[in-house]
Amino acid sequence: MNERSFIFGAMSQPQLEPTLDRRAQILDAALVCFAHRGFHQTSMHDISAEAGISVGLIYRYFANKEAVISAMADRHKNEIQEVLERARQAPTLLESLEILFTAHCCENSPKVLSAFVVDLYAEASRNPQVANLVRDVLQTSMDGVTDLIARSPEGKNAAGGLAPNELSELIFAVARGMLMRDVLQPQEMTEAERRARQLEVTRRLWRLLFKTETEPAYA
Amino acid sequence: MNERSFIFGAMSQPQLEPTLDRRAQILDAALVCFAHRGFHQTSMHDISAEAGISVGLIYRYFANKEAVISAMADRHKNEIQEVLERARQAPTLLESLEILFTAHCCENSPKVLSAFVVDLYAEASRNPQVANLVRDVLQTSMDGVTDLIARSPEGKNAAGGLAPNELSELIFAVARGMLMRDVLQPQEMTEAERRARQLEVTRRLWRLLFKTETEPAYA
Amino acid sequence: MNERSFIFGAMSQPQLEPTLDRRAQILDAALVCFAHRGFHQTSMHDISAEAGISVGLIYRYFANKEAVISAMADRHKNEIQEVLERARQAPTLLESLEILFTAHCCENSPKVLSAFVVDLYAEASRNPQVANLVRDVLQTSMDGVTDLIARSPEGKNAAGGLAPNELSELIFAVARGMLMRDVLQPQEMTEAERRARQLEVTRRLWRLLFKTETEPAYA
Amino acid sequence: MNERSFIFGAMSQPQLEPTLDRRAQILDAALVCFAHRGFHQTSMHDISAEAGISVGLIYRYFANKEAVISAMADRHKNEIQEVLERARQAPTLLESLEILFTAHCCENSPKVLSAFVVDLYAEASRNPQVANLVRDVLQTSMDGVTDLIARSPEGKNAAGGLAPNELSELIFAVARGMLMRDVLQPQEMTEAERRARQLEVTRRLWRLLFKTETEPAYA
DNA sequence: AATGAATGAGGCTTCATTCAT
DNA sequence: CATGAATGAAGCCTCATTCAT
Repeated sequence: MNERSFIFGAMSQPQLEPTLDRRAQILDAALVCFAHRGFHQTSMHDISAEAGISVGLIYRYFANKEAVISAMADRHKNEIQEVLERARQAPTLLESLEILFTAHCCENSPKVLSAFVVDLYAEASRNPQVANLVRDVLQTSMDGVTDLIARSPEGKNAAGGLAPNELSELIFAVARGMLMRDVLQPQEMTEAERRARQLEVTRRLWRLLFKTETEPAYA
Repeated sequence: MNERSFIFGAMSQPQLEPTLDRRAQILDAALVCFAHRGFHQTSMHDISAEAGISVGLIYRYFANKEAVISAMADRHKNEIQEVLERARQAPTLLESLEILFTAHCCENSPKVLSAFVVDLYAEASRNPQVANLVRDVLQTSMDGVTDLIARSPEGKNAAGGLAPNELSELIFAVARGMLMRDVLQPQEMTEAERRARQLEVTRRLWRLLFKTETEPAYA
Repeated sequence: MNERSFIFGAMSQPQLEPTLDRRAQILDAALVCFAHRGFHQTSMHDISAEAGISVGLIYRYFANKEAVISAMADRHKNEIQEVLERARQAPTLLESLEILFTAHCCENSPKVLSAFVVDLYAEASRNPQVANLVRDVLQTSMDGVTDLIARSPEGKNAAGGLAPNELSELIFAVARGMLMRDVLQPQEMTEAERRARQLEVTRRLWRLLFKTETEPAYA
Repeated sequence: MNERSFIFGAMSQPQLEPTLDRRAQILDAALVCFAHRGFHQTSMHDISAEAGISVGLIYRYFANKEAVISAMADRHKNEIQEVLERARQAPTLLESLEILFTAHCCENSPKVLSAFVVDLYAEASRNPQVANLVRDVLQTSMDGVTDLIARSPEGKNAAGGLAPNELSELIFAVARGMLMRDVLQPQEMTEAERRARQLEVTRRLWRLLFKTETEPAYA
């Protein structure tokens, strides 16, 4: 009921865009809170304070707290798919893997935070809706990587005679396992250090899986 | 140490045990609740109801809810160490790994449940006390496995030229990653099915890490 | 179940005395707790711990917590009457007043503690039974002092032409007022300092009330 | 300071006041409850019911129950200072004392209730923060009365050769003592009766302290 | 006589959600 | 669109009291 809504009241586009912005703003704030405190210890007030808006406003964009969590899971899905897309466009398989393994610690705006992801899995274990979402992300990603492997030259002749989908499964298990370990790291660790460690493991894994003994290992 | 305990000396053990039993009973109930609902959505009433006792009684054995969580983490630590001990006594490295990878889904009394462990890591990301405990468990376990590998014949000549501690790190990453995936599985999956899948991954990993190309792979 | 009750178990007098001892023991403990924490912030457990007995045992001697408070009030009444008796036997009026004004801070075993008395009045304002008791103590005491004044030489010719009962009323008002102030004193103040201050006020009051201007003031 | 407050500038006061009103409303309700039941037997529900609001709302204005008690003590301080101010403006010393001695029983809106004040002292004996507040009120008030006495004609030549601060100390002791006695009075006593009794004691005290023998006592 | 484990009602506090403005 | 005051259910925890031993 302020002048803004009076002036632009009839126009459709400004109504849509701010809505998306607001949702994003709220989700950004929620992510920070969720990563710091976990889903169920984060209050709606925490989120509103972090977003710099009022509590009531959140309810204009989300039906309830549950919906915020679901939306977060959904957005996480999209972000994982963006990472996958970038991985897909990398020139070599190793570089693809590097992108996948460092996605959660090296983004400019870190929208994939390990503590959040671990919480997401914990939530998935009781919330079937979240479970479906996470399972879906995982399956899509694994299929994508399976495909990457199948297309890459190294993938044809992998160690242990493993098929691309088996390799993909292993790679994702390691990625999840590293992420899980990440939450144990002291906060003092810098982004650069986290990234370095992730890269090291990635290369070690790559060497293991795709550098057959007959070829000399340069890396 | 008064005459009563002298006279009823033989009954003194039941005097001591009930306290330990109660704690165990409460922790058993808490584990069920925590695995189903997560730490922070489990109410003290939930635990007391699951244990079949009153709420107040929990507070005779634990200072507060936080203390129940810590005690759970502590008990988890001991149970992991028992698993590690069993793994250490297995005749071959492969069997050791099988024990490690199936500990959480195949126990007679399932005290290590994947949902609980994921929640434990989530909690560790915000509760330094829990983080220390979990880190400690992890380090001890990894050191144990590093040792196992170093002693085993396969360990000397592992794939990728990886050192025992690097192999151990990879193995535990995969184990954590599989556990994390486990929470996404539908509840309908039987213990046997979970176990089968874990064993399959274990063998695949073992083959990959320890079956060098020069030897023919039978498994 | 100790040897004493075993040996004297059948004898009637030891059965009675321990009961009185127990009650006294419990009330002693209760006083300490009440003075430190107040009636309603003191738990039965606090009392039992201070008395070095079990919680259940208190209920063998007192119907409930309320009964402990009432018994405390009742014992307070008796102790005040003992103080009054001692005051009555003092050689001079001044010494009588000194006994009255220092009763709460100078006992060997301090059974009349200012914080407890203030709490007792607070309780009296809502518990009619306690109010009756306290009123009764007060009336008896004031009557006693009125009598003391009437008998003493100074009392005949008091300042302001006040009657003995009016003087007594004033004296008790001052005594209560000083006691009330006492609870504000820092804990660091020693018994000796408290006593000294009380004596100073007592003498000042005595001089005021009973030293008429025509006589020279020696004290 | 946003445009809204610019546009509705005239309505900004009602925005501020409600908060103050709420606090006052809650404190008013708390006073009634505290006077009836004491601090620690008054539940937050009692206060909310007395105030006609929900329990949760209290927590928007006070951090916790302790904060309500502290705020009550603080408001008491201010009210005592207002009483002192009125006493200071009275034409004679006797009238000043009458105001001081009847403040707690004769107000139109009785915000200084004897039971509450006794509870406040009881609380002060254990809560250092409250103790400081009460001590502060007392000291300020006593200093004010010392000053009043020093300025008044009667004060120069008081009975017993007492200095103004000694007289003030005595006066406040009596006032506290009378207040303490007040809680013993049956509820049936009317305000007028309480007032009459307080006035009688005040005059008696005044006559005693300030009517020297040489002058004829008219009052 | 004595213990202390056990109960469960009740108190304090938080927080998701609503709604008047 | 936006605020934040208001609600009340629910969670954590304490404690008076009971009772089997």
